[in-house]
Amino acid sequence: MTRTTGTEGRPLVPEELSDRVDCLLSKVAEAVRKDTDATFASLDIRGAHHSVLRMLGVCGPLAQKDLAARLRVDSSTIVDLVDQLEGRGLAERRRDLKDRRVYLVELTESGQRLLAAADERVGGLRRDVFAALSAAEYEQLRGLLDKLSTRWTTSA
Amino acid sequence: MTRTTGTEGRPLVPEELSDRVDCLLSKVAEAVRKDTDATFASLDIRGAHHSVLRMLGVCGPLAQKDLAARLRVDSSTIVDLVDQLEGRGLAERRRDLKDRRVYLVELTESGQRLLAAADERVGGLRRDVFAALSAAEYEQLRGLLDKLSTRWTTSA
DNA sequence: TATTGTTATACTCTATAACTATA
DNA sequence: TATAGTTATAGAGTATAACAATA
Repeated sequence: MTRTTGTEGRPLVPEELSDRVDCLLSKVAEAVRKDTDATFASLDIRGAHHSVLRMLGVCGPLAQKDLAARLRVDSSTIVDLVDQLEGRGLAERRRDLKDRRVYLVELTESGQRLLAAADERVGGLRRDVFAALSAAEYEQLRGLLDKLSTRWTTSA
Repeated sequence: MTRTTGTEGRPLVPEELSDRVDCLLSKVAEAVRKDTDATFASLDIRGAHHSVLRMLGVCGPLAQKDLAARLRVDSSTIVDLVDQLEGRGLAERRRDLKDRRVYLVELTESGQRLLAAADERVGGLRRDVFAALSAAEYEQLRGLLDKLSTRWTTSA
């Protein structure tokens, strides 16, 4: 006798929780994050690293505090990420001569090359991970999430 | 001289990463999860606990493995949640007489009452956390996430 | 004093591997 | 051998608090 496993109910979030959109949101977000990390994996970085590389590439040398504020993460989170990038020679810390408490972080040439390579894969995310959505639906999703996000947007 | 912090750029995800919808998705999902936990906090449970209570309330006594499969989480994740619910007298484990490897988990009367109280707060989530979205937009979001989720849906 | 960066800690979510009791 | 449950560990995300160096 085979016990019923309950696995046949296929939706990512079970019908019993269909009124809990937060569940659907977190399950989808987690799955997307993993696929995103997989997209960058052959470059030996994760999505979070690409975010840092991109920010440094666009906004030039930044203090870690600025980097954290711009990426909307805690300063302590940045330390590990920059450690990892620096360990691989993709970014460098150097003292700010005007304020020696500050470490300015900037991309190395190697980091700039990796950023360019990583940027090329972003299109793949749209194509593969979000393949189920048409262009219009994709923009709809972005718009809805953006609208929703105003609730937690820094007002200062 | 005041250093530029970069905090004035208010969107939850910075413009430099506007092509990374996965970032927006995970930031929003995390924020929603916290607000959801806050919604249930006065009942001294988190959203995850409500999910378990609901599943037990709707599907009756379940083996932990079934519970895990239905909630789409790992069996090891269930252990802690059931431990916590059992510790508060909201659920009980009892041996399955037909297969003594199995613990059947079921709600206590206290658990049923708490489930009812928690269910009443779900509407508040829709009203408060998703306040920025109209009814139509809310359903649109649900539909888009659902469409997207088919990518990771268990096909077996 | 206040700020930058660092470290340690903690708490969420997730899952894998190894162990036990049982089948 | 295979399965149910448990435990330990680990990796992703988040953040807070304390500390050294510097302003």
